[in-house]
Amino acid sequence: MQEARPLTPAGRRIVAAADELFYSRGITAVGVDLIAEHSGVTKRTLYNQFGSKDHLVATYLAERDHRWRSLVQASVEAAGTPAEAVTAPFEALRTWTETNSRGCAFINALAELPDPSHPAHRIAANQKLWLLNLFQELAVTAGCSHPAALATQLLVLHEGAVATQPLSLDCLPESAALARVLVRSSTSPRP
Amino acid sequence: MQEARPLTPAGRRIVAAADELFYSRGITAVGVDLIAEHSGVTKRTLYNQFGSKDHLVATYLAERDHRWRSLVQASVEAAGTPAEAVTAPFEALRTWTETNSRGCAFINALAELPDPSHPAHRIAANQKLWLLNLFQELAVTAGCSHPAALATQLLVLHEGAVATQPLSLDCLPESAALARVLVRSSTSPRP
DNA sequence: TCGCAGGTATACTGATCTGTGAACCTCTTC
DNA sequence: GAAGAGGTTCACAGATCAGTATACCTGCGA
Repeated sequence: MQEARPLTPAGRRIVAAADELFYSRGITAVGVDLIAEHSGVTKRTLYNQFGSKDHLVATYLAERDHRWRSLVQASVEAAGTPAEAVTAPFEALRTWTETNSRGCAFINALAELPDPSHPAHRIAANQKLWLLNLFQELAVTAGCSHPAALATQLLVLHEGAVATQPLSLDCLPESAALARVLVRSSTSPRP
Repeated sequence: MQEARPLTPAGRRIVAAADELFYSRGITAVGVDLIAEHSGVTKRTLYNQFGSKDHLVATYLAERDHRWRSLVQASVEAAGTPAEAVTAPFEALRTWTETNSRGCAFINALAELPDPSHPAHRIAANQKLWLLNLFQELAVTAGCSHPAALATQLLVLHEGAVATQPLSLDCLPESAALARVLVRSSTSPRP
């Protein structure tokens, strides 16, 4: 149970290397030896800090989740109006994908780790639920009609844009544009 | 170069076992020994038929792509009106996900095989491009305005519904409903 | 009857993977 | 100056992986 303890400097370097390697090459394809080498650390230190590869994978996903949520929160707070705040996550996604072009790390992780008891499943499901609830809360604040249905639609548009990203079809602009239209027509159904 | 030669009975059993195992457990996590065992075949036969695991993976994806396209085509042809034909792939998806509940096999494969020269990338990209073009052709036939933009929107909705599927959020109905609304408002902009 | 394609049976190579053991080093803190 | 936390070094266990070697079997068509 290393999760309560804050990470040591070596632990932080390990997570940083794991983040880059797991995301860019896949979890199963990257061995702990490679992560240890890239973080300038001994494999022994890696196991002293994380206990197992599965635990390191969970830490990698949790850290990524934290970074993503911070970016979305900042984007929401920077929005000018409540209506703009509803589609702010699409702005965050545009920034995010500039440096993360291999799709959703959580969806990718679930593809490689089908065991539902793996901690990755809980983290991934929580991340999507968090975004769904955020969409709904923002829709309520903006006075949208049918906020629950709208939130589901926005989540699907968001995930669709992320999922198609590795295919270089450039769907994000169209997806964000449709999201804004949906919010607009939901706040003023009869203009 | 085994692709031109039709598959032998043992070859078909191997592909069937690979389809089930690769999709449900992940490509990297499933070894060729397991596939040989599940198809009641020797590993030697597997290598005589496919030459390498990478080639078997490519065959698995190509066969899955073929099955999926056939289902979509049938759904399109069964549609009553040109407008209903545009959203027919969402009907096909509903049938498809009844027995394929671990998301998109192609997106999942790309997550595990980051090497862009792997044949899986070409097959996955072609599959999404085929669907995008199909949406556009159907939109043109149905007389939709801005068929290219509409096709991109429908693809995003489609991929979003598939991507969120392993999370059990049940987004497909809302996604399909929005798709129908988009097509309707695109065929008759001012009712 | 001959040859051959498709397939079986089994053992094996060499690489790679996660994870451990044991001894040692170095800095900080009490 | 003693103790302990954080880290290193390096060897190693045990499993699993992709892919190969060799010899054999069987049904079928020329």
